Amino acid sequence: MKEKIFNEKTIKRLTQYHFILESYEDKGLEYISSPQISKYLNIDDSQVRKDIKLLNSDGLQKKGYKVKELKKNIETALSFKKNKNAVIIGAGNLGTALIKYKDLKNYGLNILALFDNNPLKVGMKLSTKEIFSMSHLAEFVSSQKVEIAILTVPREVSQEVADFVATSGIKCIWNFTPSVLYIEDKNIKVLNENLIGNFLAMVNDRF
Amino acid sequence: MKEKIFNEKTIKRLTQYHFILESYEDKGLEYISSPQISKYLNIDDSQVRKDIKLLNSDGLQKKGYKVKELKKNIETALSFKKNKNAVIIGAGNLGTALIKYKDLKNYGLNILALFDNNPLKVGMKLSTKEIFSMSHLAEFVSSQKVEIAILTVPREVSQEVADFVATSGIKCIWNFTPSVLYIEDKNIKVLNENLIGNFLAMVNDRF
DNA sequence: TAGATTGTTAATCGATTAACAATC
DNA sequence: TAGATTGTTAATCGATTAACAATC
Repeated sequence: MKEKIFNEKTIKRLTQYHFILESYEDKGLEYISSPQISKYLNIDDSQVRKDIKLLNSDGLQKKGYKVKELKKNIETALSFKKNKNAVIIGAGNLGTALIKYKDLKNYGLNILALFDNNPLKVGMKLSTKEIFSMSHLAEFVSSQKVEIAILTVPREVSQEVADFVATSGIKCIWNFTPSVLYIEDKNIKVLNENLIGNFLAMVNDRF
Repeated sequence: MKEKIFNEKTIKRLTQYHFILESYEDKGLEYISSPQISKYLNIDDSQVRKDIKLLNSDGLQKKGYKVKELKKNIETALSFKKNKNAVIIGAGNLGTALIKYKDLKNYGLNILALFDNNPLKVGMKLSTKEIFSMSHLAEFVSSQKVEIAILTVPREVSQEVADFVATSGIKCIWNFTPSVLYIEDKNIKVLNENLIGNFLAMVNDRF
């Protein structure tokens, strides 16, 4: 249970190496080199070798790294296989999309249910996952050992809903609304997914 | 048309300042200070002042910045109001969610249509937006002046689809699939939205 | 061998934070 | 005034890149 903790940037890069390795595996390639990986991500090849060394993976001179082995090492290091239980707060379009987004499951995100305050939605099922009333959240979190709340409510109510969610016993809040949440309790980790900022950064030098 | 170009990190922060300003406006507050903004984002308050100075916004001693004015200045600097035409490639769950995600429109993303190769989907409409066959992409891109392709296809085909999309005249590809795209044409900007990496970075020190 | 690659240290670069005078 | 804040420069920190010996 005492795994090595990597810094955030390293984790994000390792995840992308894993994506690349998956495509190499699909193509039936046995080896991959650090310059090859670095070209996908526009980073230096020495960065790639450093990151990989953190996993205690070894490469082979002239060949590079074994695709299957490196892929497995990343999976172990980032514990893809360890299930992390989550619920979605807000059964709108985005919540509905995420519940059906099977790729997340492969990386350890185990979404158990949705929560919504709309009485017309409560009791319905979305691809085997039930929609519950918000009033049952705390009970569900403790009985099902839920650690992550994925927030997909309208922007206007995101802070208010987050304040409520923060009292439920959750460990992390993954915020998909265009807002920056402020949570008093510093034991709760907040990830403000800034899709709009990423988008604006992409287009800023093009328009 | 010759706007100042900000670096990517600055743009992402300014976008989040805008989110915070929106909530201040909702609450009817007239002023906001740099330490207040910095607490939302766990950054230094001098960073906030520097970013704001880039916009040529001025603050007031003892009070901070005028909420409405600063908000407007960010909007102008990042050209939220300038429409950027886009299409979604892949009319699955995520594509469907994004087409209905109205917040994006407020920040200048103007999604015109969806494209999919499934004959059962082609011709259908999703909230006023038509689903076209992929074979019509290049024609649509040039006639409608589309500059952004949002990729929401299955991971297995993402590179192959991206290669095809790259020939259509598009300027940017916003990749939502768990893959890292490699596009030869360096005039095309690729944004690999790394949701899974962000998620793994959030939970890594908690599990 | 020649050439390509790893592993690793040193150098550089850029981003963030600290500090503080000026101001109201 | 005292206290809070801006604006800005200098210092620090950390991340990235350069360089190269060792290796196959």
